[in-house]
Amino acid sequence: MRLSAYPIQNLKEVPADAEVVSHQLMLRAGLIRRVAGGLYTWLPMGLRVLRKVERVIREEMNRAGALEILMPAAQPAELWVESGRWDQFGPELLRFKDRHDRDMVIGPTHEEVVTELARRELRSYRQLPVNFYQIQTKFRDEIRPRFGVMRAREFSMKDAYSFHVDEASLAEGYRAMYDAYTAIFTRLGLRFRAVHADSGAIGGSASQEFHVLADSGEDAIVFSDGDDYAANLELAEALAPAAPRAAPGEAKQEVSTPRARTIADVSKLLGIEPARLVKTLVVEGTDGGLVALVIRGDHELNAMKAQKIAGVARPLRMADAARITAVVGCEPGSLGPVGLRIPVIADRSAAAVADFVCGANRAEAHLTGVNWGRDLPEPAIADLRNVVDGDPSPTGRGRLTVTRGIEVGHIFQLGTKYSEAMGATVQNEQGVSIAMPMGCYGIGVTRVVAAAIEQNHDDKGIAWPAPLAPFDVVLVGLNWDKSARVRETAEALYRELAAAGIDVLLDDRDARPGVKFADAELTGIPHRVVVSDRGIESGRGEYRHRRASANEDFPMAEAASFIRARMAAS
RNA sequence: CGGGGCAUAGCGCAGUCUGGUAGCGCAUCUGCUUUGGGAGCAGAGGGUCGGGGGUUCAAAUCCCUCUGCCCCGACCA
Repeated sequence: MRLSAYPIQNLKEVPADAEVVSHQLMLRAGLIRRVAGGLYTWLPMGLRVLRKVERVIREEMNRAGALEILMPAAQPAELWVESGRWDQFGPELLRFKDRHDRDMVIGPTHEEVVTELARRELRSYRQLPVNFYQIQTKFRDEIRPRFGVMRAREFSMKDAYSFHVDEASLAEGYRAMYDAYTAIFTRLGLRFRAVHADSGAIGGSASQEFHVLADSGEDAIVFSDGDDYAANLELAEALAPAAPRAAPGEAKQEVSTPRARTIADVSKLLGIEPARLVKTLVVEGTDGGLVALVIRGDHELNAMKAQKIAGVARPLRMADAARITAVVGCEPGSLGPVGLRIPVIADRSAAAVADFVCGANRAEAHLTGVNWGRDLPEPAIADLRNVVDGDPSPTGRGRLTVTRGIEVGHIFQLGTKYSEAMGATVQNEQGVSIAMPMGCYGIGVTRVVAAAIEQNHDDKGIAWPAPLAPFDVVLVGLNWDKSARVRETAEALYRELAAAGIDVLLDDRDARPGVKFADAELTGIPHRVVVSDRGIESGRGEYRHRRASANEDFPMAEAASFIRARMAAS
């Protein structure tokens, strides 16, 4: 491609409404343009990147034996009624009526359609296992689209669905997808981790998320330095405290704590570290009552874990202050487990503290020297908290680290939820009709592009991993309009590289060198070659990798082989 | 959907408090000069000041209302 014939301009200034770097750089480097909230047009430069991601995904999916199909974005509501999701899905599902007044949806995902395909086409276990995938546009009417393409309403996703005769085959298919995903993100040159995830309401036995590691990531992920334990924060557990609780050493005592409501206030006032404090969170229960959850002062409640506990309302709802005052008789800031008349569930580490400090259930007062079993009944014990850096791994080997990630892939063992609801059955070897266990496997294709930028940029712009770059090489001709030698040399090299199958961008604009260099860096093309009068006179070309800080020169006569060698080396 | 902020040229912003016929930088167009790190000079084009309503002799500016966008909280690739 020639830049002189390319109409999209790079932006010198950062658009005001873009918050995260990937969004800013995608706008500045002309990869995307916003059409409306959460809706984007992909410009030529951006689309090239998207296509490169897709190509790697296709190759690895095909290698894993998956079969590519293409399902419609618009889907009839009947399928969603059949699966039960017409009612389960919230406003995120975009619904509309066609001209015949039939209910329709724009697919946020394709379990229904693919299961409908499977029940028509698959009759015998001999046709199994099978994995259908597509790369297609999804629509989710997100409450708050943000971060550009990272959380858009319309986005491109690779979704795959596998069908099996039994759970063992499903586990095998799942494993194959795990391997395929690992190959895909490795080939794309991204630093990533697979972590165990909550399989949530969808059910099924296993689920893992693939995260691109980036400090700006929205998700917290946890891994161990002692083995390969890795999970997202929602699911991650720490090893339960093993040592028996210390014997009570102090007498229970009420102390005045005026104006101290938060853990930090109380800790500072009493000179006691937050780990010896206990905080009491009151949530709504399933029977319309309230439940008290007790965790250590230095820990945070994990909503996903809490709402799994019998008697706790799902989804988790914090009781409002008025309700707490009515039932307990004090403000939320003064709550403590002593003398509470609602069920008390303590986190494992909160239950392991002796001589702790807690609210007195009276305004401006706390209790010190409190001990489970002596001053109040032993609590029910559960895992209620988020793990923190340094917690022991649940496997007993190593310590946990919490880090940030961007979720770009998710693999699931779905089980028979959809195949049962929709009657997708086959006859097994015994001639018995069984609902097919299913797996589903997604990659956010457009999100991969944004995540790659989050992970690979500097103050000058994007620094694409080679497999994602829109072009492999940018040829920068200096003094283009004046120097016939530069034009001839650059054009010849351009044709030679293009003929060799290299994606090469020719900067043949009549622009000053600074402009061309700045644009090359912003766009993030890995290899840059400068053609100038100065170089031509000495028979040398000038080369620089996007991540390098110095130039390198090479004999112009061997330009093509030199560039190919540099490409192979990076 | 709750809380906060913003809306003025393609982009970034000033002007709004204190009403008086719309401005700066970048980008664009023309000419000349310049050409190894986002050039200089001279000139030019480009605006229903987000929409609607109101107050006023007069509204970007004051009032009401609607819409859109961004940020912070519950969903997900």
